[in-house]
Amino acid sequence: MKVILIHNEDKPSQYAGRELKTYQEVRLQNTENLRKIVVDAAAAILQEEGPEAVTVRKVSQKMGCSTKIIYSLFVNKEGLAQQLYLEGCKLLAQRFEEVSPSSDPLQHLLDLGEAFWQFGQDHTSYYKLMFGGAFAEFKPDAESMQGTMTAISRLLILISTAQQQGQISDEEETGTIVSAIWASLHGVIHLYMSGFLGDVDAAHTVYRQTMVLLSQSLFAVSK
Amino acid sequence: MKVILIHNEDKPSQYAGRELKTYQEVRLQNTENLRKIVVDAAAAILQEEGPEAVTVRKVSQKMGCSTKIIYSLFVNKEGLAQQLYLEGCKLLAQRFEEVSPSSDPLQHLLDLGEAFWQFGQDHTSYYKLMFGGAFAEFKPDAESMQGTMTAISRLLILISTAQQQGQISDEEETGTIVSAIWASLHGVIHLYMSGFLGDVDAAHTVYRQTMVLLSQSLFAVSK
DNA sequence: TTCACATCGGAAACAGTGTTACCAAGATAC
DNA sequence: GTATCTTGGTAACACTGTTTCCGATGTGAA
Repeated sequence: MKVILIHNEDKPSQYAGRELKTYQEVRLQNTENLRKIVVDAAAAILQEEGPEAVTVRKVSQKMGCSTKIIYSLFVNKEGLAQQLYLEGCKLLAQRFEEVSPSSDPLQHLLDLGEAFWQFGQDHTSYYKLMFGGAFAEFKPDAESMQGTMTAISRLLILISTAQQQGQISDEEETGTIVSAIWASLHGVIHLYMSGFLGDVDAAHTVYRQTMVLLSQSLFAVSK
Repeated sequence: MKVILIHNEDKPSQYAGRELKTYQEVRLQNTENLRKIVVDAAAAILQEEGPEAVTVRKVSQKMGCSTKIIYSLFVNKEGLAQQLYLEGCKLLAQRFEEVSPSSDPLQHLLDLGEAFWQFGQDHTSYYKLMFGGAFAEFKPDAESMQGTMTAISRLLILISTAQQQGQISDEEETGTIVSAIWASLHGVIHLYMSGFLGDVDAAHTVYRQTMVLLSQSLFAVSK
């Protein structure tokens, strides 16, 4: 896929018609388009060849332009990585949305947990980029954290509701519990991806065991 | 620290005296000494400047020799990383050894968990090298897994004993439970080190919460 | 002791990486 | 139409892991 970059491709039509008028606005809009094209190209490489294959040269090569573009649009590689991170957040949120909420909050928790595992399996490259430290330099900024929180909001709501209804103790802060669940499940996925837990079946068993241990403890008060 | 490399430094004395006799044996012994010196130099850089500072050039520079040495002794950088991994295992095992076993297995579990957290805090560079994916290429081989198992053997023994004494359900395999605990605690540490859990106090709170959730569930049958 | 052989390690190069300086070409504004 | 200013491609820089080449050095036999 080669993309020919024409900065002012649709300038005439925009000048002719709508609300976009000033040069700055047009340039900004096209910059935004450009950013999207670059992110898409990077995302394609990420999914096809893995995180370590996402190099500035390779992305620009796929676009048919020089590396300068990426630095003009994203400051540095980390800036591009942040956009990919946000893309991953969308995919994760989408995966959570597909989980139909069970009337039983415990079952709902198990379903969300399983969805998180499946996300890791289906989008390994994204997972490694986001949480696996594939880009060692990458630290989530405010926007990234926002995207993360949006993605796992389903989990937050579930725990918060269960606390309000007395199914989970409200002695601990909701955020602390959510973080504990998230981190625990992440730990299994990360250790598996690092090669410490054997094959996928063994790892999945450990994962389910972790979910059971956590949920048993959380919902113990209701029994 | 400059190290002058003399391959046959102590050859005469060895020829004069003890059990080491053939050329091959002497060479092997000195190769072993050399390996140790290189690993020590790499470990020093690791602890002083972090995992990303451990480059082949830097290590050889610290030794005052060329990069060739490292490739002669360890095949490639990953080979050196494996040795550093085993060094980290020793430190971790040592940290676990310092935990005085409590008569209460639940307390013992909490103490071991806390020791694991402290290891991550005190030896952050080692932790990142071992479990943080600081060297993306690094996958544990058989020897590394052996070292890991030795390190966490205390945890294995604790769970196994508790199962035999009926304090923990023996429906699940011991290995699965140990992996679940290990992975969960690792997840909190890793997410914290990646910048997802805020400052150290917030992360430690999540860590303790995770330990409480897991241990509550594990020791629930005894109540 | 001397000479052929094997080994060992240092210098330099190779193929990558992220990043930046420079400069020509083009678009913008008057 | 011209002056200005932005834009992006080329080539370089400073790194990385790794390999190739070759001289020096140690080894074993005559």
